[in-house]
Amino acid sequence: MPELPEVETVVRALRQRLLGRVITGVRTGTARLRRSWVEDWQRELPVNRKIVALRRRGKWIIIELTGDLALLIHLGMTGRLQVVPAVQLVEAHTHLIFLLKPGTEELRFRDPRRFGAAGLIAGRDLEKFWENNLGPEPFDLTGARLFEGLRRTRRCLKAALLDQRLVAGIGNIYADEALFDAKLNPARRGTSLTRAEAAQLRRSLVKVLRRAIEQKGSTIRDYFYDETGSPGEYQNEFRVYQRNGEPCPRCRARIRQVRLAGRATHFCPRCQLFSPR
DNA sequence: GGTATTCCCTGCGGGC
DNA sequence: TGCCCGCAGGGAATAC
Repeated sequence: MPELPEVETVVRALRQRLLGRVITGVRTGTARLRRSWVEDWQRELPVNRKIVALRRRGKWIIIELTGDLALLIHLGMTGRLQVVPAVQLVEAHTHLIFLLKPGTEELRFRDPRRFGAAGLIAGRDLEKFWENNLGPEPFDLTGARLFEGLRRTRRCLKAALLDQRLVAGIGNIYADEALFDAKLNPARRGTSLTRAEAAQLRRSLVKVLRRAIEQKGSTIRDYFYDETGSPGEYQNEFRVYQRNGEPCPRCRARIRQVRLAGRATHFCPRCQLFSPR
């Protein structure tokens, strides 16, 4: 569930607490993350590397270390990355614990559903990794590029937006919210969009994501809390997501929920009219 | 090669 | 009260 705004929120908070500190060791939990390409963390993570940068790319968190090494973390659906006192009880489903100096704190990665990922990569290989796995950031995406990407696929808009190679960082919530904002039906084929509609979709993506970042992301059930343990606020501004049966905030028609691309999809059947060319 | 579907995984809520 | 079942979803694997 953590999508671009939630990951950005985590990175901003962690940056203040991690920059300049040194990772002096690592401990692992018993259950393996399903998507981790590191076999033996104790052996593969060199100790005493300083954290020199923290940033986000799509839904990935990048912790850059001295010596051209980066720690990559994906929160999956229930992943949580927190700096806590070393004496604090280690919760169940904690997969990785990084020991930090100076101080007596640890960076812990917990992920009950294990949809997350963690690994190490040489800094010089990062760009190749992004090229193979991710499209542009929504804020760098142009309407023209989105149009070109969509016109090449017969998939519906919902499925296309969830494809991280088309645009990075979008998940189920923000795909629904952006399509509503752009007045586009999620079931429409990518090939059916006009240039103007693609440009509007890009503007809506940026608008929705910027606002969600301002609100420190969305917290549904207890899937996401920021690094300090506080929930996001954007769920209070959802216009269609999880509002099945409620009146559309634009036209008062009832919001509908269908299943598209294997995901619950929410839209207004009146103002997101299915109207391909 | 492109697209659709299934599966992984755990906690929660609803129904009985 | 306690048990069972369905649902949630990111991305890889599999099927078509």
